[in-house]
Amino acid sequence: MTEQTFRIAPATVSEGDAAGTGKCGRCAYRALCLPSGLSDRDLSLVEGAIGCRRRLARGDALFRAGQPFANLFAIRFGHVMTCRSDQRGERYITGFQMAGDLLGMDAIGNGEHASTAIALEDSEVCEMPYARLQRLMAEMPQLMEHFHRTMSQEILRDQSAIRFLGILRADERMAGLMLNLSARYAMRGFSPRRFRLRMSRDDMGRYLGLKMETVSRLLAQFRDLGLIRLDRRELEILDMRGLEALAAGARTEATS
Amino acid sequence: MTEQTFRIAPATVSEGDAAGTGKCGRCAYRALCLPSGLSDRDLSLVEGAIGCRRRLARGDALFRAGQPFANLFAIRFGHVMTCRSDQRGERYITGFQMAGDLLGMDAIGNGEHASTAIALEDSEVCEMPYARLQRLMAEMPQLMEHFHRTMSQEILRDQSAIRFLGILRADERMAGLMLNLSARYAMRGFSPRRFRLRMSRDDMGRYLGLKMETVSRLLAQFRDLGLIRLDRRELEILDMRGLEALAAGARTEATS
DNA sequence: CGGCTTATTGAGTGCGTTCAACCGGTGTGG
DNA sequence: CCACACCGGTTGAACGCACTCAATAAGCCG
Repeated sequence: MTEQTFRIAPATVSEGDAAGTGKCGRCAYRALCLPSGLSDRDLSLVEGAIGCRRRLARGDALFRAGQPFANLFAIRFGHVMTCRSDQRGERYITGFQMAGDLLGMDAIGNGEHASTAIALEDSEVCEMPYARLQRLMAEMPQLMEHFHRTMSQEILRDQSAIRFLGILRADERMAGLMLNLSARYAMRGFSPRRFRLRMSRDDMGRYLGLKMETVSRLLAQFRDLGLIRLDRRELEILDMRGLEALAAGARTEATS
Repeated sequence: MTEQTFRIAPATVSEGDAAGTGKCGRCAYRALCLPSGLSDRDLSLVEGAIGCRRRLARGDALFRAGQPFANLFAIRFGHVMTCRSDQRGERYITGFQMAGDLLGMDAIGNGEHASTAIALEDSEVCEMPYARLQRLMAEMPQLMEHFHRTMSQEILRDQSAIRFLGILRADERMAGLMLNLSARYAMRGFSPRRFRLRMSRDDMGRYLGLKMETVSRLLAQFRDLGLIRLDRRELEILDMRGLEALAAGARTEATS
């Protein structure tokens, strides 16, 4: 999850915009869901295939592991996380999603959702019936190609997570997460230096393969090193270079 | 990578069979690459889209990270592993592939291969030009659907790896790998109890997020517990239940 | 044979965990 | 209104798992 190379126009949009308009053609995150250079006719075809929008309150489940798969979802605004539990009931988090991100692709393979998607705050999603999407893709090769790319990028993201967990130290993982979120906010036109952590320390830990206590200690350490300022969940990155150096493997003497 | 739920007919094939025939219709691993219930006409269309076959000697690279993406590959026989390196040059292995497995899907997103595929022994693959495949999918919804499922399963596999690395102890990961290989050989009609480990201890370590020394110690421990018999790379599983118990979290007193 | 790669085993260290106490904000009921 | 509990988070002390460093062994190939 280190890099996320969606090429979205660096729009400076407020959260309200994306939700309000109702048509894909005007959606700020169109570049994520749809291929570029779609004709007006194709665009309206796609709009016709999109189902209803769904609002989620904080804590609501968009779908749960084991439920039959029918729809893909695109986040219009808000934040969602996807998590899974193994046999023992041990929970782990496979990703944090924000506006423009797609959800549900891991369910196509077996026809049922493998993970549970929980809203981290009040959010809204586009519901896209997969069957309809499929029919559309057969007619619109561009759309099919775009969809394949999106799935492939999901694979890349998961493989990056494997690197995270497999070979990085705890502080490198933590720095990597901060930078990942920062970059994704930047791509969406928000500040890469100041943002709110929507997830709990425990959620971060379950994502990074660390215990909550370790997450807390690392954040305190980053604060003491002057890398970040942190008030509850409000984060400000003070030394981006320093964080990058840390994520790249520099030891504690990393002030760049 | 715990579960791998390809539903392949439990054919009892020798390795020679798959390679010899030359037509998809007769390939023992057809159920992996192609949707079931394809008409003869569709089948020959698919066969026409498949490019040449390529032989790999042990150690050869099928493709390397950074190379432009053009083809997907299906393994006809042999074993391949996919690995990546991060900025520092730290290598990690994202998967071990065997006959019937598909390679290259992580390259669709960015148009270039993200990982390097190395043959672990002399192998042969089908080269499938992605562009042709795409055109075919537009005409054959079944094929498209099958392809989506395959990609989705790759996502599931990677997410299982995240669990592996994120929340499992070293011995649980090791046991999980043994069982994963075992199950995959069983699906292909080979013995689930006796098989050859095609990869080095170091490769296993880079896959499991462990050091080679740890892998070696764990294998010795499994041997001493009577779970396996091991002669160089020849593995025999003596106590499947015990291994499963270990993978499920039982502590050392796991003899089931 | 010597030189190489791959694997095994030992001893000691350190990172992240575990267990536990404590803190601060928020909500709730008396 | 305060007392209380509760949840999320912080911090401390000690433990243990997997790593590091290092020596040795076992195949393999020239």
